[in-house]
Amino acid sequence: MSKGVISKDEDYSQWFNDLIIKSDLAEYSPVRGCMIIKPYGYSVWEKIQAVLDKMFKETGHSNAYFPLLIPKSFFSKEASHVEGFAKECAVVTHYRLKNDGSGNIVVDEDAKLEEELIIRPTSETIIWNTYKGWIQSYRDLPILINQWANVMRWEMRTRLFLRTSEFLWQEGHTAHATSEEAVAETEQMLNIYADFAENWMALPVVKGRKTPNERFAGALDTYCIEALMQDGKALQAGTSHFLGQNFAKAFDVKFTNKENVQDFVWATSWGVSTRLIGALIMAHSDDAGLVLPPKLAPIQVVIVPIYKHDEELENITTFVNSLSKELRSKDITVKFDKRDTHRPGAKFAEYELKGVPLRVAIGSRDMQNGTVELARRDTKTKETVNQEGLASHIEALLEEIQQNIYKKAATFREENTTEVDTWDEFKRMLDEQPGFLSAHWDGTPETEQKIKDETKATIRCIPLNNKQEEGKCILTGKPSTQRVLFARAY
RNA sequence: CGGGAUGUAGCGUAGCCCGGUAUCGCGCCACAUUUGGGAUGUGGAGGCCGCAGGUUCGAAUCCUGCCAUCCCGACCA
Repeated sequence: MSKGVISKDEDYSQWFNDLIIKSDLAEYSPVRGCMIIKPYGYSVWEKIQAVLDKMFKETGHSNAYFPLLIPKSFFSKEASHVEGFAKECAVVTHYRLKNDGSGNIVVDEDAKLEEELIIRPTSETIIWNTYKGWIQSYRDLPILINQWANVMRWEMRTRLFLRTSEFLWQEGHTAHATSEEAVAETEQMLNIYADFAENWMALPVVKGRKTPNERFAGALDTYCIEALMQDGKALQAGTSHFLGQNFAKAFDVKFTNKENVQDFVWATSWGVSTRLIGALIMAHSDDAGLVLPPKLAPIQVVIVPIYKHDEELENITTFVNSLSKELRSKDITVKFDKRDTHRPGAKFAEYELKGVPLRVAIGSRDMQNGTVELARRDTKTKETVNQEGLASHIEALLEEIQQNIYKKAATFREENTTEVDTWDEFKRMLDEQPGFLSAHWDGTPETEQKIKDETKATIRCIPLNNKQEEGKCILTGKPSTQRVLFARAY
C-alpha cells in the first residue's frame, strides 16, 4: 500500500479521496464544494477534451461560447426544466461592493440588479433563446454546436470529481428540422461517448435509456452510458437527451419547412464532465495509486536513471535522449526524471501513485548489459529487456496495457452483473455482492420509487437492444416484457 | 436541510478533564555520507492553538456566541 493512502477494501470513499490528493490531481479549495484541479489532474482533462473535441468536429459540430450568467426569467419558460434545477441555482443579485466605513467590504444595496442572474447549471435556456434569432427556415438547420464550459449546481453534498458545485464539462446543443433527425443525433452522440469510454478510458459501459423518473429535466428521452465502479456502485458517465420540441416551444423557435409550413424546431443536448476523471480513478486504480489507461495518461512512459557518479548519468542520458526522441516520433509521451534530489525508490513510488503506465529504469548494470528494466503499472510486473528495438517494444506494451486494463474492468463488470428473479435475492445481492442487477420491472414509476426507497437501488437504464422476454416484476409480480438494469449509484 | 465529527507549524497529531505561551512524527532548509524499491547522521527554521467576546494576575485549556470543513443520509452529472 502506498504511504498515506488507505486501502480501498478498508474504506473505499476515503481511498478515493486520499488518492486524488496524494496523486496530485486536485485539492480542496476555500470555497465549499469547489475543488482546485491541479496541473496533473488538468492535464488528464485536457487529454479527454482533445479526443472528444476531435470526435465532435469529425461529426460536423462546431464550438461556440455562451454566457455564464442567465437571466432568471429564462428559467421559468420550460416548466419541468425549472423544476429540475431551481433548487440548486446560485443567483447573482448585486453588481457592486462598498466599504462600510469601518473597514469591512459589504454588498452595496444600492447596486441591486433589476433582474437577478442565474449562474448556469446548464445552458439550454440561454442557447434556445439565442437560437430563436438564428433560425427562420429549414435551410438554417441543423445547428450543431458544442460548448466547453464550467457550470454550477449547488449540491447538498459534494465529492471530488464526482459531484462538485462547480464542474467543467462540454454541452452539445443541436437543432433539427425533424424528430427523426434529432433522435439520430441523440443516438450518434451516445455512441461517441460509449466509444470514448471503452476505447480511450478502457471503461466498459452499458448503453441504455433512462426511465421517465431518471430523465433530464425537460427531455422526452434520455440516453446514457452506465459504468460499474470497483465497489459495485454504478456511475452515470455520460448522457444524451432528445428534447423533442420542448425548448423550441418554450422559447418560440419556429421555422418554415420545405412545404412552407411553420413548425417548432427539434432539439438535442448531450454532455460529459470532469466526473469522467472520477470514473477513471474508481474503475481502475488500486492501493498503490492511480492506474491510468495509456491513451489518457499525461505521462505514458517515465524513465528513471540509477547512478552513482555524474559520469554514469551522462552515459545514461545519452542513451535516454535517443530513446526519448524515438518514442516521441511514435507520439509517446515520455518523461526523463533525472532529479538528483530523490532516490530511485522514491521516484518509483511517486509514479506508481500517479498511475504512469510504464516505467523504464536504467542503471550502469543495464548500460553494460545493453538492457533496461521495464515495470508495468497495471500488473506491477517487471522484466529486463534489450535496448535494441526498445521503442517498438514499448509501443506494443502500451497497447497491451490499454487492452489489459479494459479487459480487467470488463471481467469485473461481468462477474458483478447478475440476473435476479426474486425480491429476496435482489436485496441479498445488493448487500452481499453489489453490482448491476438485471431484473424484471412492471414499468411503473411507483414501483421504481418503492424499490429505491427500500433498497437505495435505482434503475440505471433500460439497455439498448434489450432482449425481450416474459417475466414477473421483482417487487410486484406483475407481468414484464424485459429486464432492466438496477444498481446503487453515485 | 437532518445526523455525526473535527478545527493546534505545509501535513498528521499530543496537550484540554485538573489554566502557567505547546508534544511527537512526516515534510522543509544546510552540510556530509548515500543512490537497482519510499536513505542516514548532525545542525536548523517554522505557531495570533479556526474567529470574536467573557472569566482570570495569567486561557490551546474554563464559559458564551459565531464561522468553516469533512463524513453519513435525503437531492443530483
